[in-house]
Amino acid sequence: MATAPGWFEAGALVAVLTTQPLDRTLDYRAPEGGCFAGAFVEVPLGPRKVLGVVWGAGEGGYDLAKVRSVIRVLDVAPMRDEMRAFLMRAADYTLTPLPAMLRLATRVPGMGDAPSMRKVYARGVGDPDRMTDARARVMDVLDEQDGAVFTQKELADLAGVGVGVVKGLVAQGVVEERETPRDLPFSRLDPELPGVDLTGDQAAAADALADAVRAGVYGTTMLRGVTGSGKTEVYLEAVAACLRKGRQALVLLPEIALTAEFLTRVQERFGAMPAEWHSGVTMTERRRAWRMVGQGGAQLIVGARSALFLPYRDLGLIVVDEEHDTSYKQEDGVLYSARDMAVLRASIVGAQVVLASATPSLETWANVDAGKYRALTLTSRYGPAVMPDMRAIDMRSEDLPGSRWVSPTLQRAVEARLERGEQSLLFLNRRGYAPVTICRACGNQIGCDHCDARMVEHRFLKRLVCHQCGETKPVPETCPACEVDGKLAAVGPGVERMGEEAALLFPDARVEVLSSDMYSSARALKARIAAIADGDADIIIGTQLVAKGHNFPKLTLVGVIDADLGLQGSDLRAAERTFQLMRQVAGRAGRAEKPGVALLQTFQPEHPVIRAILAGDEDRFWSAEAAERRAAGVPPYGRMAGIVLSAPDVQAVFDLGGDMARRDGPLRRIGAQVYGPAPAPIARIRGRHRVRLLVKADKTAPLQVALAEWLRQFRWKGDIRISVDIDPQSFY
DNA sequence: AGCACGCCGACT
DNA sequence: GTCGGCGTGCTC
Repeated sequence: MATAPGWFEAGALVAVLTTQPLDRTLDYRAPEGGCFAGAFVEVPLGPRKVLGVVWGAGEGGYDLAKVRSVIRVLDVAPMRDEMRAFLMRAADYTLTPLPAMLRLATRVPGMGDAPSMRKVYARGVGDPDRMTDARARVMDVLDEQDGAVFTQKELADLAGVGVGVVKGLVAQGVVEERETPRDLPFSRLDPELPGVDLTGDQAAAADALADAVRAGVYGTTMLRGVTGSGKTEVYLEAVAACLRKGRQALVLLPEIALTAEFLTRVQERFGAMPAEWHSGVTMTERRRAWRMVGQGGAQLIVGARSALFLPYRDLGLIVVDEEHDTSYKQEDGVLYSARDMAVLRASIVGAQVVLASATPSLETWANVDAGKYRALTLTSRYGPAVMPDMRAIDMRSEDLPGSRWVSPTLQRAVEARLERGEQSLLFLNRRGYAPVTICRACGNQIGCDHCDARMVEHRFLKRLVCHQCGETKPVPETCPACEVDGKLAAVGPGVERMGEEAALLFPDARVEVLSSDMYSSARALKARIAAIADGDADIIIGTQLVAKGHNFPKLTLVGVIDADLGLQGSDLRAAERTFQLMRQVAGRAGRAEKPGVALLQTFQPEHPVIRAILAGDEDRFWSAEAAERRAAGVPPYGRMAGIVLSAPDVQAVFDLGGDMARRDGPLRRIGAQVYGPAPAPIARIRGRHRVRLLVKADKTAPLQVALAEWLRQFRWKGDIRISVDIDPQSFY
């Protein structure tokens, strides 16, 4: 009898990849009823039951008497070949064990649940025996949305009655009770609804993206446009083209706080809400989203980077919004760049990628230069507003006491806005009250007990907080080192302290500090931001939070308290990040009809990055930056990997690190060099000492293969952990 | 990842 | 004697 390819009869040997950290597949017998390759299964492993995927035919070579049977096939769509290829390529690229990759792809609650039903309610037959007010309201709701189904609670809430009323109507058959699958498809999005009118270059860009999506092949496009140039409207037309073609679209956003605003735009454009996937989504919605993505019941997914690992049925478009954002780089667990993984996944399924940003990353620029990505640029802004006038305040010639940070020049500018009833933003990328607490008696700086980081005073929380590990402790009265009383002083500015200074300088103004740690939830923060944008504050003091896409129409002045912050240190990407952040913050000003001004307080106005920001000359900045990186042979013109060894024992990590640096044969063979071991940027986190090695290679060198061979030489035992970061974001 | 097996120090 | 420390190794 002919069998379908990839089909295994009951009892046949199959290889199963589990989510357990084993470096190979294990053989099992196919269960009663057989199974397909790709099936998600539950298998016995020792005394436990674990999740796995049927990876292919069994490999044999293991005592057949010991081979156990697959327990059951889970009730979810099997993994597609395309997904499997993606996981394997991603694992190879990031040097991550395949099971860890599989875990990313199966992080969903209720994976093993049986197909369960739930009760929904709709209009039944006949009328209630006695009509009451409450009953009438229920009937109204049902009549208004003819054919719609509700849960009992939804129906009761919509009618403004208790569930008892609904139950009564169900008993009479007036409201009908039905069983439906628990996970319902998401509402259909309608790409034929009219979009907003696009201006000339917006329309041209939208058409170009839509054409590419229609072609149904892989391609990546950089979509560049300053804040307010209509990037979102443009890429939503690419989404529309994708939906018309019947394929799924994914929009990645760097921060959950941005999703609410984006969802509203989707609702306006397509008449319904998309599926959401990020850490703020409830368990049941996650489960529904995962399943519906796999079954095709979700057309558009809006989410965080982990949405790349959903089991799409037919993915046609991935938009990476604010593609330069550093939060796209996963920095714990599996280390991957969502931007690069988006391109990888799209190239495997024949999908389009749109990398949207006002300030694209140098990697993306380099790929455009190399002809790998296409570039589309939006030049116009909505309405009469233009990029703000940007000027430096030379802090060397400002008369300012050491404990103050708002220069007289900036103060006058804010006062002028207050008189005109306009808003000002004072930007400082430092959370908390003061970054350092120092003892004026002995000079001791209060550090974290578990990390080599200084603790930041948060007066709002009335505690010292370690920004590395989150450890907190009360602000002590007495210096823990010299035990002298009352000599501890808060040094340096944080946003909370800026709030105090602003309240002092501008006693009649409404001052608002916007920092993520001052709000209990993303929702509360979001609501507050909306109120402030509406005019509920005169002076906004904020961290980089405000640089990310929020709209403040009444804002006409941005004062950057410390434009030099971020230029210090030897981080190669500092210039790039500072340039992007300053441009984004400046972009907050003058979005409505009022032109904006951005004032940058700096001690080094002649610094090339500061000058490029002021001149607004992006191209010059990028070509200068590119030339420097090319000369240094660093990304994106060279390849790098960071290897971090960590253990509670310092000696152990340095010993292993030294050994690794000496035995670098496999790396030398590809012309790569090893630097280190050196203490990692944070030398101790949560009591673990960290040592870092850096590997630098040519752009074309087979880095991963050589790294894998190099690492295989070493056996580390005990509590030593090792992590490999390909294309690290920050390297010192 | 768990969990068992196993080989050395301080207790009833 | 034996309880238990966690290093080492296996799981189809």
